[in-house]
Amino acid sequence: MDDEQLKLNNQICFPIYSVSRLITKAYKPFLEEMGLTYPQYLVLLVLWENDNISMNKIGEKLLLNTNTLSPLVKRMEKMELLRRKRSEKDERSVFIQLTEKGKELKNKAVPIPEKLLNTLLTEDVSLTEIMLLKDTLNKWSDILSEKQNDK
Amino acid sequence: MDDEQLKLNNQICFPIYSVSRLITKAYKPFLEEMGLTYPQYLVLLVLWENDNISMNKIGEKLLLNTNTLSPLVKRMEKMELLRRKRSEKDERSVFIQLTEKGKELKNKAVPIPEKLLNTLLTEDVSLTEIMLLKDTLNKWSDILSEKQNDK
DNA sequence: TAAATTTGTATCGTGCACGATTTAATTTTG
DNA sequence: CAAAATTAAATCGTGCACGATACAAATTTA
Repeated sequence: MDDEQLKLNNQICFPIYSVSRLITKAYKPFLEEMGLTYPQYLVLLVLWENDNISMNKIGEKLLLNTNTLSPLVKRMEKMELLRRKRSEKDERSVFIQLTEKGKELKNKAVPIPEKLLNTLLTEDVSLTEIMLLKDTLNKWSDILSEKQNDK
Repeated sequence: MDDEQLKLNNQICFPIYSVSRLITKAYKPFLEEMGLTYPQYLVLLVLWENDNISMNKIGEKLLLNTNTLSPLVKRMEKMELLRRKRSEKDERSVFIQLTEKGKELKNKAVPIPEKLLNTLLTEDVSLTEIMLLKDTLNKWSDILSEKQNDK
């Protein structure tokens, strides 16, 4: 049977899935110091860049639905990193504001991207390669998310 | 503050995480016909290539620990896709064997890789680019998993 | 060979992901 | 305007991921 394509090493899907988990794991020691999980860190990245935005917008940026985001953000509210406030203009919307604690955590986060970059950089992986991969994946992300929205 | 690096679009981690989820989602319609989840499909890929191997080996190939794999495989046993058998040589080991049903599912799976490839291929994404990405990620996977095992 | 260590698997608890459904507020339409 | 449709969140159920822990079988070591 012509099943070359079914071999694990020939799959495109599998290395993306693995590397995604491996990179999340590489973040873990840095995030643990801040008491954060990786998805929580992503939410903070969004808020540090753009405070006081709706659940909707956060989900749009992270490509997460509210059934993932809602409990995630509630846990972060319990950790006092942010506050949830229902909009007065449109009572359906909930806006998320960073607390002082949430804002201050940014200082601890500043060195993380460089630390992670150093984990990735080896004699076999150049900065050029990392940047190329980033651009390629960003393009793929755009294409795939658009395709899945249309349909 | 020098926080350019903390912006979502400058992160290397985020597009990998997103694309991984988007690709899993792209598989969904094909896998649903077979009643499989994506990780279950991965386990079958391993077994189709190499039947009757230990939990250990499966986890090694998929980079999954037993705390993920154990319940996953048990669900697949309930679906009658495979059988678990404790080794007689070494009673600690559990070997996994495909059932007829599990073996036959391979026929349904054969066209999937090509279907997925067609989902990815657009005027903006060439086969060359896909293959390049695959190779890069496989290299990264090797480097990262080795690094995390050492430490 | 008995004690200590290693190895292979399983279990527990927590936190995502995500399809499906629900609820309430707003907007559109007849 | 009232009914219908749309929109924003939340909730529910299932299935991963994974750190921590447990446990029994096998191997190593004293």
